[in-house]
Amino acid sequence: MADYKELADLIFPKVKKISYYEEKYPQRNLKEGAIVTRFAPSPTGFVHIGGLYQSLLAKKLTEQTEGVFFLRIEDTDQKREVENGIIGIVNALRDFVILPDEGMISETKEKGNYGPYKQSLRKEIYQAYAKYLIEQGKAYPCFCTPEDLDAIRAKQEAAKIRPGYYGVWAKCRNYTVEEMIEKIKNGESYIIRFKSLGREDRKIKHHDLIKGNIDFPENDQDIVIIKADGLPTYHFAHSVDDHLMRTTLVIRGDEWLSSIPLHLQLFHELGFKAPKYAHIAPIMKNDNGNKRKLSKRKDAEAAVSYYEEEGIPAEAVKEYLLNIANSNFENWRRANLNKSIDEFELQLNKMSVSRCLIRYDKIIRCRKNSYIKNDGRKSIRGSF
RNA sequence: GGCCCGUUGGUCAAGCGGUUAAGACACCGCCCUUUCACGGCGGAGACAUGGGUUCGAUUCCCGUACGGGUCACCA
Repeated sequence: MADYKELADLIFPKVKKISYYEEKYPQRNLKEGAIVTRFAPSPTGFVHIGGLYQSLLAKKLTEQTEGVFFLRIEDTDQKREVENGIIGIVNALRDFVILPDEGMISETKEKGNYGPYKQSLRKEIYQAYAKYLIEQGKAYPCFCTPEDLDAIRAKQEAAKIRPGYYGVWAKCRNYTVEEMIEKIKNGESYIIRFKSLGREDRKIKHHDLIKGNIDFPENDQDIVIIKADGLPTYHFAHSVDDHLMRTTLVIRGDEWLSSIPLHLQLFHELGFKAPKYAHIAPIMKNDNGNKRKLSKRKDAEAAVSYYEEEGIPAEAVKEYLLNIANSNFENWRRANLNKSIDEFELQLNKMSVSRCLIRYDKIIRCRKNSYIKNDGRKSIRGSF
């Protein structure tokens, strides 16, 4: 009688035991309350103002608590990757003086003891953890083809029921270990799915540092954790990386909020302590009276490079961003005209839960302030 | 459609059970200034909506409307 161990060894014969990684990346020895957080972009194009916003918040929070801010490159989707994507990100952070303590420092180089900081270089680490899940029967190979998945979806839509790979629809989870092994030996292609024990009719509680308390139904989807190319999906990479890199706080856009049940479940089933989360409202743009997210394609001002081209100094952009983050920054600035923004204390619980519109006149105001701070109340003509 | 989030003046926003509902930018008027994306004074302008709970709701609860997010071998 074959068991999960045999299946796991067949799928990932060469990977290390997870204990190796647990020892290699020990708990960080930081002072009480120190925040470890990161900026984790995909190298898919120019750096978005929203990404800069996130890194600014992350950087300030780690400075305030004597923690660690690192840069991790999430390049698990080779299809979307662009050339020189990493260096663009590194340079943007350098231009805005939001310097990571660890992580990528060029297209190929990095610093820090918790690397590699580029996900495509961590393949065997993810596989080690996927193997660990398979050994416990918490993950399994799925042999469904894209066509099978389309067919399932079509049926679900026709029946007007919730789409996805779960419960009775997750047919590959019901194969016996022998059947799975046989299929693999026959050369059938497969991916690895997480086997969810969650139930949609039960609730989980989440306390978000920005959004507050939110209840969600449990996750019951058997999501893909390792794709056909052997790389992990975002969800799996997030749990493995933020655990091994000893992240204590995840700051990300609120479009991720709905995957909280999954992420919390993944951390739990892997035996990890989940980090705290702060889901920030993205910066919006007024488009004919409607609010919409700043788009990489349509809006020049979405790119951080735009501001320099317009003659707006990095310092002013940061002032504006801080203004959006904590509305009391405005009063602080007025009372402390000559101080550096480094001295302002950012508070996550003062961040707005709803989305705000980007305002050029306000950015310009910040430009003026940053000028005044440096040169006193003089004429600003010809300054820029 | 299911799940989740949001809605205070034009915009960004304080307030979170009893307030004349702050402030900032924009706007209007006046003053200052030979010019400035400067400064000063004043002005107009808001709690999406219907029900509760309460002595009293912008604040708490439920519904409605509107906006947004998410339901991929993308992140």
